[in-house]
Amino acid sequence: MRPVKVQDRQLIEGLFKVFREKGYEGASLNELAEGAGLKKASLYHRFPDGKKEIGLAVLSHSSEWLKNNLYPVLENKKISAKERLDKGLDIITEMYDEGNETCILRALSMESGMQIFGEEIKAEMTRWIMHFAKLGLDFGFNEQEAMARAKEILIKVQGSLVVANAMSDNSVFLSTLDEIRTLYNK
Amino acid sequence: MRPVKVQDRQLIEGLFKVFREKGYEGASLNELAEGAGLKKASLYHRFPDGKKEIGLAVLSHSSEWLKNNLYPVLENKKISAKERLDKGLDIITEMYDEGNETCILRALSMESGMQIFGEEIKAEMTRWIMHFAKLGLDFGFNEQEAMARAKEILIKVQGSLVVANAMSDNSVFLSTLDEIRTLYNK
DNA sequence: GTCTATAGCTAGATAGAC
DNA sequence: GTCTATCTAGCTATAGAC
Repeated sequence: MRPVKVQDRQLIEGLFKVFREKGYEGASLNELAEGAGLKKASLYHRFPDGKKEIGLAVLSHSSEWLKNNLYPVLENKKISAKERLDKGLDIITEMYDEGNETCILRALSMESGMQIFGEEIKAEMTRWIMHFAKLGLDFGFNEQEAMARAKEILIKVQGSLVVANAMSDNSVFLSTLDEIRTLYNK
Repeated sequence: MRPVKVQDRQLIEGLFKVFREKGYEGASLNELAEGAGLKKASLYHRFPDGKKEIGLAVLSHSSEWLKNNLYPVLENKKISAKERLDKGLDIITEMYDEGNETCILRALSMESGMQIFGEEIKAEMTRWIMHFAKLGLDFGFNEQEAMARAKEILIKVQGSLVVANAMSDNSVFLSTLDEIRTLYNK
């Protein structure tokens, strides 16, 4: 057994970047291998089921990241709801490199990607909404209002990323997040 | 010269549907040909430059459609600004089949698509924003406010489509459009 | 203008040496 | 565990008959 050339974490982060940038169909195994710092055949050793398994691993990694980095901040009862929202939006801002990067869920959510990852993508969006809805309750909204506002945040983040990416103008993303903050200051 | 088997309009609409559903990389020429009702080689007769040219034709067709169907409604000075907004949102609702379909601009806007269609996609979003911004002026907003609200509409349409498509729940789209209407009723 | 047939290539995926 | 070399299938694109 040779020593691993690229550690799991570094490996998955390289793969993540390729999928996020190119989408599922757009990312070739050679590009994925290059992004990972390995040869194609070595990727198959790490992920015997190939491209699908790599995609699932990347989504799973993203899910873990949100679970460990974003969601806990939204639930940290030591600080006020407003502070939790602010810190959460800070993390989201950094996560998408201030609107210059796109979202992996969207990158993998065209037709063929949806057939493979549909459940995972839906589940992650559901979790995202539920966590923001819980935060909404702490803002004093009733359940219905909290859900509506949580969905609105996801919609605005995704929509502003679409527009910012397409127009190469990340100010669209930044000002949208600022506007979300303002909405919760009333 | 044989008679054309499929008229231009029908042809382009078949191609449009395939690109919208599968994305640029995800749509193969065989699938495009099937969607168009022609064989692959016949597609090359109509579009000598191949896939790129087909994509550009599809985008151009979409652009024409908006120019003829959505934008005039937003500018129809015979009816009130509020009525124009309502009718415009009705058209948008139908255009995306109540949130069950995705947007061609988004479908073609991943990495490889952006390299080919980046200018066209950006230009169409800019036109969209400008038309809604002009409508905003008629609502009595100043230029800055009108621009901000126009961008917000595009962001909400795109974002709610992303979420509705990914979660297979078009109510997200419908309620977002309803919310836009409400915002302009104050 | 449309078609069948096929070229030329690159995709995803494997075999087997080290 | 990683690599080079290779397989097969599918891709974009073209040639040429009708």
